[in-house]
Amino acid sequence: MESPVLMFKALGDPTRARIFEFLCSNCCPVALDDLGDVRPVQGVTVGAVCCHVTGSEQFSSTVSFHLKELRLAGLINAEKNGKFMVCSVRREAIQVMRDYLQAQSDAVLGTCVEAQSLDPIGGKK
Amino acid sequence: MESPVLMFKALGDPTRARIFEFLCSNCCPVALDDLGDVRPVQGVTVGAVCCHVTGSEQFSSTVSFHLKELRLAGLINAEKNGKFMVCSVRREAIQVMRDYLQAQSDAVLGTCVEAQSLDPIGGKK
DNA sequence: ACTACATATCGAGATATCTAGATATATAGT
DNA sequence: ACTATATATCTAGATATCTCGATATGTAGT
Repeated sequence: MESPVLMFKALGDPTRARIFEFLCSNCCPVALDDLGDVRPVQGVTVGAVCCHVTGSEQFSSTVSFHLKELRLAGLINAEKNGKFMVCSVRREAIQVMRDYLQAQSDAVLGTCVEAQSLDPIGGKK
Repeated sequence: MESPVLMFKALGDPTRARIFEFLCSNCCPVALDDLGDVRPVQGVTVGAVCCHVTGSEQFSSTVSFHLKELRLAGLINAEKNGKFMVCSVRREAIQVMRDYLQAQSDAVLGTCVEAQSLDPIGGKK
């Protein structure tokens, strides 16, 4: 579990990547309640995801399928809130992937005689 | 091109991930030449990858297929060196993926009212 | 030119994935 | 209880992916 490779596989589908990016940008939006007060919202409903992905107000079983894949890969959380299912990004998952890539990057530098004398790409200069 | 999502897709296959990790750890190994001198090697031959993945000395068309996928995704380089094809990791690709994840991570923190008060996971404390 | 070797490409079967419609479940409001 | 709404699951067809054996290409050595 918590396998970065499975996470990459899940993120490797364009539809799922769109969903993931949408959740990253909207997982904890604020909304106005009926009193007009600003209230934090815990995540995004499946309906909102469907709307964003398909452009229609209709529920999409395809989106539901992809949300499940993202959940099984550990990339997102989904918990029921009354009638709604609310999705949010698992920040730990992002970190797992970043750690993996960091480790691979370090491995390259560690074994590359030549690379060690190169600038670390994107690193502080 | 240089799409992190395509890179994730390529890395999302366990066989390819193994190959990629192997290349990260061995893309610029040193070797002894016939005079016994230490010489840097530019990368890893396809044969060496096959050997690592399948455990046999035989060439594997499956490995060849996966190497092509990794190349098409931009994750590795492959150039001919005489009779051999020599593979190496594209460090820029690792950076593209890391940047993408960084951006998503930042997006989460940016929109999450709650998350902003949380410790950054894995960040400096 | 011939041979051995390293690798690529092709072709086909097995399996997995994606999509979308149909049906099922669960919850809130009446 | 009934109804509408939100979402999940099932099913099946279309497509993509993975694997592996067979064949092809290109290079080095004789």
